[in-house]
Amino acid sequence: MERVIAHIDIDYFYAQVEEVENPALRERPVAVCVFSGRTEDSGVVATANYRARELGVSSGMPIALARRKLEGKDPVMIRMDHAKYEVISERVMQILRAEADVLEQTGIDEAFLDLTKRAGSDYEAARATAEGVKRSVFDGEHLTCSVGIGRSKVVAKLASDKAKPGGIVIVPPDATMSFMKDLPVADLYGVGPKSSEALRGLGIGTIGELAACQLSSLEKTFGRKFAVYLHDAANGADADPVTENKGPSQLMRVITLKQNTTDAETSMEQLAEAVADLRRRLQSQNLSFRTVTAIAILTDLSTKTRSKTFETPIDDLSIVESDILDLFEDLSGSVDREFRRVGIRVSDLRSDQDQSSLSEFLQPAK
DNA sequence: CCCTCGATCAC
DNA sequence: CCTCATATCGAGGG
Repeated sequence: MERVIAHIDIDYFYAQVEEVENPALRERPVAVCVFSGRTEDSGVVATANYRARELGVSSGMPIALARRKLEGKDPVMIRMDHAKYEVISERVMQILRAEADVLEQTGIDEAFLDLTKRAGSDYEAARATAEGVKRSVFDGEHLTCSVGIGRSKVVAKLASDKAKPGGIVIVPPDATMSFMKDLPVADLYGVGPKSSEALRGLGIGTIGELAACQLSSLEKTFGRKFAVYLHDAANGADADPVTENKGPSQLMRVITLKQNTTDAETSMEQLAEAVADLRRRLQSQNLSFRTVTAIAILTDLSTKTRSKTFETPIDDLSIVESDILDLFEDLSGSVDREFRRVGIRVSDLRSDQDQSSLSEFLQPAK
């Protein structure tokens, strides 16, 4: 059965949320920023509205640079408020869930919807659904979004990209190749700077060229698994299903140090809040972990890690704080540069079943 | 098979 | 001037 997959992406999400909250911002360039706290303006832009984008501001740009570009343009630099966006995201996902056979959230502001059943594999019916989705998100949250529809996740995502901002792009199965063939390989999900460069080395610049390439000639450069993915993706034939989200398999927090250092104690002190936060998140989601990792991002922005795996799952992060200190000390001794940022990761997560209530369930108290 | 680590991607 | 979080892969060592 021909699948009908939609990808929904809320337009410039964080900045649009701020606009909805304060409509006067719509007339001005807005950049939602992650201030790292190192100096007044250190940090990056997370999202900018289109007015700011027209002036050259983009995601990931240093705040100081964005400020220069917006000088004299009545700019608004807003501190990112993740908790606020999370609440709104959840409400949007709730709205989307009602429109899909299966929903897979892939970011705070985007999701895949499998529409195969409700559209009966009919791409005209899918158009009606797409319009309905946009209307319900706008009616419910006053947010605009972009929708792409295609026969696979890769095609749907590509289509929503082309629909931005605020549009709908539908790619019926038989139009897949004509839609994709002239697009640069870098537009494909999963193909970043490194892979594009490697493909360019093979004389492959467009998705059409990639689609025409022998699988075997990709394997040498990319390994079996990624080669198969590239080949399928470029042919609009990736079979990856839309699946409901499962719980996370890792949680992490990274902070930027006030000053560069190699000192483990200093790192731990400044990580205290992050550790407490991770601890809360583990507790609230009822999760245990088996592996804890100390992360150091050095002054050259390279990453070094040291990890430790425990025999039995740990349900309280504070129990292993001394182990974390040890890991940072190990890192200190093994690097020749200072740390710029540090972080903690817990992985190999599992939800710890509440033993008491389980036994009560199996053997009710008399 | 398990563990560790770095790389890559993309949010 | 350079944030933060997640998933996945492959290599290398046991």
